[in-house]
Amino acid sequence: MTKWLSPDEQRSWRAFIAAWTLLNHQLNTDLQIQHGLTIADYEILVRLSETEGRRMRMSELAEATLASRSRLSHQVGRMETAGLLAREECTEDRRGSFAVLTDAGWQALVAAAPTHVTGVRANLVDVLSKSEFKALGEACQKVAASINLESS
Amino acid sequence: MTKWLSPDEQRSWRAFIAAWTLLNHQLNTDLQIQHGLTIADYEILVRLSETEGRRMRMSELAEATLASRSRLSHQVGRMETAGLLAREECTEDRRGSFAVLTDAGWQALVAAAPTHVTGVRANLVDVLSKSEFKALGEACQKVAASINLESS
DNA sequence: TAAAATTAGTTGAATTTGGTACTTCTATCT
DNA sequence: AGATAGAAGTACCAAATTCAACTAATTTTA
Repeated sequence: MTKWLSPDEQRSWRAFIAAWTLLNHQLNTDLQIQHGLTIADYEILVRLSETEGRRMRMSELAEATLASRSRLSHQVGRMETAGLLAREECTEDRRGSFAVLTDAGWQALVAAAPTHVTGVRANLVDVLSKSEFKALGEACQKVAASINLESS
Repeated sequence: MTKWLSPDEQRSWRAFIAAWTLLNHQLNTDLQIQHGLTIADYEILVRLSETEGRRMRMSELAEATLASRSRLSHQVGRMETAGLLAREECTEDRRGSFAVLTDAGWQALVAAAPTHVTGVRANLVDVLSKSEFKALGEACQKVAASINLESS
């Protein structure tokens, strides 16, 4: 027998959906309008910028950004066309390839980062008290970790 | 000058993204495999089922599900083709139209609801303590409310 | 009341995404 | 070594989403 959600649980669940959807949409349009980037683009730029040599294997990058391999492949292709990224083949494992940040990609990230971070603060971090935000983060870590465990 | 995110804030923010992305993906594939529905389908069925006469104006429905008008229009079109919904014209405002739940749509919802709710419990509600989940909900309500205010 | 502005909703083309099959290379097993 | 299984990526195709333009009805305003 299914145990249904109580009205309170229902409300919390819908709030979660709404918060994510609205926030994502907001941040995305900010980036899009001001810098011509999507959030997906931005996250890839960020991940690459954090690594040694500003490069990552495709599958690492897919995992880091929670994207399917297929999607990442398309995405990197587009960003390559846009000049933000380059592909490099991997010599140790000749099946593999790297996505590498170009100078233009780095510039784009540097330009876009303030917009993005400001948006995250204005619409998420600063809307909550320190402890509320911390609680949100901890709950989300549990949820994400639990789903990850399950699927492995 | 941009105030960057601290490592802790960064972690919380990424956890939020991860939790939502993984959860959504999980719930979506469950529904898809077991009932041939997407989450978007499901949410529309739910919203309609909650109203008097199981019908809603397109724009109400778009707002409730946080979808663009265009997207909703396509979506309803697909669901109409699938027999889950019907469109009815609105006599008070002849520009408008209603999306109405069909019997088949209702049946589909009844069949899918246990799958969905079980998934939400297993991957979200039951992973957290009561107070953690409550805190998550409240934080999200604040965030969603704040973004909604801004845009009006 | 005629014209202009707004609102509801749809449409079609272009973009993005997701699933799966495939190619190529690496690792394992006997 | 040869055969087989598995992994990395891409390519292709179908489905979903966005964007902009459009129709039609309503509301505003002058």
